[in-house]
Amino acid sequence: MEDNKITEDSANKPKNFIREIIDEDMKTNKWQGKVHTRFPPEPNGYLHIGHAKSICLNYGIAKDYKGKFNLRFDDTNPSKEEQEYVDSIIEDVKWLGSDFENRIFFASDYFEQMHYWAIELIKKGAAYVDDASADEIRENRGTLTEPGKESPCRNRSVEQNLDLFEKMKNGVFKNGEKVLRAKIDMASPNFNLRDPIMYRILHAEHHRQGNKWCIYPTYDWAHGLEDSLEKITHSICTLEFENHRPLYDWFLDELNIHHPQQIEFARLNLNYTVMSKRKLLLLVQEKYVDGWDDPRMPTISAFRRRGFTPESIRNFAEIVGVAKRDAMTDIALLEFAIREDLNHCAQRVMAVLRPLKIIITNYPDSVEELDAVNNPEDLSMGTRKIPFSRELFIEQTDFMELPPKGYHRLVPGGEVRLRYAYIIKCEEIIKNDNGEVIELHCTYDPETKSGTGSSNKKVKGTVHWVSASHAVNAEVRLYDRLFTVEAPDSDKEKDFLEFINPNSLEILTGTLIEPSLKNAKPGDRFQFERHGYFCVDSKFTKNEKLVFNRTVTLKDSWGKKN
RNA sequence: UGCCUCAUGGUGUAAUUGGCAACACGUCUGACUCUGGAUCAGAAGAGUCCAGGUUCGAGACCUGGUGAGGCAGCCA
Repeated sequence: MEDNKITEDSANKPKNFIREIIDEDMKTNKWQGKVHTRFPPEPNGYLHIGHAKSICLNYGIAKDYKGKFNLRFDDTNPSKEEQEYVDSIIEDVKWLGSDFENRIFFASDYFEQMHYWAIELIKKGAAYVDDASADEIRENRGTLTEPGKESPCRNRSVEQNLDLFEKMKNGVFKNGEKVLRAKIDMASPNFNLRDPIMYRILHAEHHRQGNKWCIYPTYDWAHGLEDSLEKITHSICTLEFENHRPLYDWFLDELNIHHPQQIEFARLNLNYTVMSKRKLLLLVQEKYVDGWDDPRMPTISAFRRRGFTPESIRNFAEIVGVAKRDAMTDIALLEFAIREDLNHCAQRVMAVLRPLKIIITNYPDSVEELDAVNNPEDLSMGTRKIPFSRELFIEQTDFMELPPKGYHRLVPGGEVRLRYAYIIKCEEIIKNDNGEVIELHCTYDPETKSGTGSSNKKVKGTVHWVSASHAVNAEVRLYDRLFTVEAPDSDKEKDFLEFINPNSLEILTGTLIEPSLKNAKPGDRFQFERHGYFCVDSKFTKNEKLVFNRTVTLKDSWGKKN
């Protein structure tokens, strides 16, 4: 391996305290120039944006330091884990572009080795089988200020421990009857060192091991071993494991095996949503949302379905940075990341969400094909033709009979430009019996055709439209934040479910889109001009019915003021 | 109450051996514009939780407070 102290890639990335530690390790040659990270999810739910931050962090470091990145499932608890979650996690990590090559591992594949090591600790007199019940163990663990009490089983002979542990493994005992504990220090100020449990009896079927085992390693016992086995150099995890580090260190030192360096960082919190898997699962189970990938969820699969790009998520992960203090990140940062990306790559298109019919009274009964630019940010994306005719639809909100000051769209007697077409003038308003405007009669000025430069006429506003006889009907789903408050799960009295936003989903069925979108495919992303970015939904779209999800709105400096 | 960790504009992060607070988002102006978008130009906004100390000099170091988060699962 080359003598690459700090690679160019790593030097060009924004610094954070973890990269600084690694830079230092490279200088001191602590790991012989190697960097090996991993992402170790438990397959008990779908991945969310917080996991995405961790994935990007770990993969980004491995990539920049020319190291390796593993995906490893921490599947040590058969009662909560499922294959469906394994599959979704693999899909999400791949989608994010984090390349684990062929290194996809399972903690459960290490059970044999862990069991062997447990026996080694027993033989050293560093672990013992305890007969105490869960309640007894809890009672004897002590409190914040008092030390715990040692179990009567603590000083069993090695032979007896070996025998009992063997029986545990062979299914002689029922769930909870015995546990294997590390023999450390019942008086430690760190609870994790008060003889933590290494194995519990669980007569349960494991999603990959079947019924091979009836004892399962606890996370605390297993996790460090998994990292050690995979020769991980930097075990990056979240803050809540800080207190566990001395325990992992203890196991690794007792076993005298490869000892990764654990580094803890603050998990991502986003306002107006929740990030705990337990709460997300509840939202799914209780049908507050349509599933883990409901576009209102903060899961990776939901962002994907909603139209986010992997690039935007990666960019977001970089923007928010890495530190040790708890933080609440503003959702505006995420919205910025996706707008920035889509602005450059999404094709522009015209769609009328809430149609208002207009008739161009002086336009002939014919159809004209007009040129429209696909993306003004990227002219190489070309142009397309859009049909223009005598009967059109514009947005209801683009006409006001009694406009407020500063409104510069269509008003009675006023003029506005139809994008890529002509300037029209509102001549007559047609209302129904309820006094609602249902149709507008307008005239157009043939001299003002877009692109001809034949008119010097200026208007304040430009409005999008579709041709009535050519437009395609579509369903559009508008999403708002799932919760009405910034931190729904931090209220002392109220449950987070009480803060659910009743208007987080609005379904529009009468939307009319320009005909060029007729053959759009699930996953295709567009900018509906003047509205925002939309993506063809992959779940509800059928052959005869297009359904769009609004990914994010355009910034709106007018709407904000009014 | 014990242990661990953290504390910088509204939000998220910077400030390499102590040298006079930077960047991004957001907000607000203005310019431009056939998207009230994008782009461009600019502005406001913190004196770094508090109090001492070391130093010519502290956001960085020391001491003591205060505040926040985590830990008493056979969850991870």
